Amino acid sequence: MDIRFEKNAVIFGGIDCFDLEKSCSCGQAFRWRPFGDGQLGIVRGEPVLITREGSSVVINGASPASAAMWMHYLDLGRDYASIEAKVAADPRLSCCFPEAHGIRVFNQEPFEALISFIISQNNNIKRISGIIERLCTKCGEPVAFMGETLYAFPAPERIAALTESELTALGSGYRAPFIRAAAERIAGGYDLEKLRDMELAEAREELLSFLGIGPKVADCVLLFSLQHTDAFPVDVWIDRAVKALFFEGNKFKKVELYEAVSSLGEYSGIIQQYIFQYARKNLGGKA
DNA sequence: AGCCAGGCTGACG
DNA sequence: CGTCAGCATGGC
Repeated sequence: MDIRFEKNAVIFGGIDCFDLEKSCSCGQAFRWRPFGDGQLGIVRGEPVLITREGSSVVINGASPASAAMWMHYLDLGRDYASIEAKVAADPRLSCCFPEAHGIRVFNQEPFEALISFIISQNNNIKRISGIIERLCTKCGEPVAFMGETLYAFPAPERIAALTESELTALGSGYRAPFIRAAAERIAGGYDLEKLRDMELAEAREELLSFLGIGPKVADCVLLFSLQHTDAFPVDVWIDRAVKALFFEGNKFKKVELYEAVSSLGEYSGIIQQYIFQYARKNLGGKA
């Protein structure tokens, strides 16, 4: 991989195994949207239009100073080809391709992931995106970019300053008090970054102490923002897929699921995202 | 028109 | 420890 800078763009060359559109729409992140021939979004207050040109990833609007941040966000330093090769060689999982091919697991900003996945519980991706977008429009910093107005994900204090009824008005429903409480706790000084270097089980316990965060949401936060690539979120889609792929359609217990899945190794969370994609494309309805 | 969604809480055995 | 109703909302 190489990096070069052009006027108003950072360009990463030699990137394979990266389907930009798929990675942005697979349900790991909720704010990217198609724009022109790329994806428009804003991360840590920095608006960009990402496009692919051959084997290059072009971050239009990014400054040289943020190159490292974008490389980390898109997880460009990881060898996905070898991870995919391992999955393709597993007879239980090879069926996840080609649908899952090219998905990279992004490293999102932790507070954004925390709030986003609190909102995600018992909810669908389309509606989750809508709620988050209305939240950002309501109290995020506006930034003009490419003729559009984008809104940064709000700082914790901004969300903590909202009333429950204001949060409910965004469509968040019964999750409003969870969102408020989490934002207050972060604004009050709780440092999510400390979870990055903790053992998975310990970091998980920490997140479970938040009201409205259970095992699934905790694993999402750890996988999608804090680099715990072995965190394995289990939602209804994954439950269906694991039942079909690992248990031959038979009933199983939660502990058996985690046992089976832990054998997938240190990148089981990334593999989880392949399975999730497979499930959403192939296991619609009750299985 | 119901059923469902990147589930969790609190109550009860 | 495991089970389970109830939960706001709107997409399909």
